[in-house]
Amino acid sequence: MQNSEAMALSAALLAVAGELTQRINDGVVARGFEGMRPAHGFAFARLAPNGATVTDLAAHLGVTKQAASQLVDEIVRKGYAERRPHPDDARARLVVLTGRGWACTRAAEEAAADAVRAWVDVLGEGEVRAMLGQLARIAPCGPIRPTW
Amino acid sequence: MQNSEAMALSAALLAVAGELTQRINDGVVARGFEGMRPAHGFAFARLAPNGATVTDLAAHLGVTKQAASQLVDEIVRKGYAERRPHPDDARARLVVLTGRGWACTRAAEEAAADAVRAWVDVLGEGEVRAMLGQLARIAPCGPIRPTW
DNA sequence: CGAAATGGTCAAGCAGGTTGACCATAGCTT
DNA sequence: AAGCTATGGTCAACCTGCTTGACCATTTCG
Repeated sequence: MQNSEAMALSAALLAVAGELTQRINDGVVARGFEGMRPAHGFAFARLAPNGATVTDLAAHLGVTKQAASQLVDEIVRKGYAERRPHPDDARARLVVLTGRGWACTRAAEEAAADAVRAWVDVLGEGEVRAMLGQLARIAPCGPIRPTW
Repeated sequence: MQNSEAMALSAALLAVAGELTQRINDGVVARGFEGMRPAHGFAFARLAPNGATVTDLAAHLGVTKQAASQLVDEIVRKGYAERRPHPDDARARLVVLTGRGWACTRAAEEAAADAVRAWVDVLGEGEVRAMLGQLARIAPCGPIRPTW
């Protein structure tokens, strides 16, 4: 495979990823969750199952724990999450989503589904599902790094 | 297609895009082009063919022209580009890549090819090429927005 | 028990972006 | 040709998100 093809693939992938991010965020905001940024969505993805500590979150986002702590301050102040004492470790604090945080997460899922539906209209459901399979096999396990 | 599938697809796509960005940038730096950030790569992609004005670049990157001008200052200072008078418009200045700028662009292509090769090892060339075709059909035409 | 490691926060600084103001040149309308 | 408006570009001030560095509380291990 030629360098130019690799570059074309990279450009297309990054363009699609950028637009997807934009669409999800726009969709979330349009559903009434103002002041949300894409980084919040990545945080929610980590918090959603069972909550997480600030340090966990920092590792997941690929930033310092101070930055993660600031981000938690923000989503707590806006009512999307709260800090609870950690059941097993008196040093740590477990950050969990509030009801509003869950609602926002569902809004993000809906927005993502809308964006994907647009792809299904162009490619058909089979190809989109195939793409999911392919991407899942090459997706890294490490931290989600929105670093660009 | 369910919301959860759409979310999984989105997460995989963003994870792959994030890692690709990281790998390309690391590869560029490893090839001797220090101090480069992913945003520079997006700028080079626009400058490469025939140069561009600061305003063009700003539209392409989705930032203000002041921000684009600062970025041009930086790549000029580092020797990757230069500002030349615009042939048709005395107000405008055409930003073009220098030899070093072209070398950096080629390094980025090589790094991208390395990253794609890793995918070919997992998926096979056919599926990677199929992915290119699919992505090309859903890629937006608007500005590349690394906004997240 | 005491030393080192870990979870978390506070404070200061930096980097990259934004808004606002401004100048020079183009282009259009008379 | 004259004048108004639009466009390309830069300078300056500010804002936001993240980093580094210092520090305290608690846990873990020798």
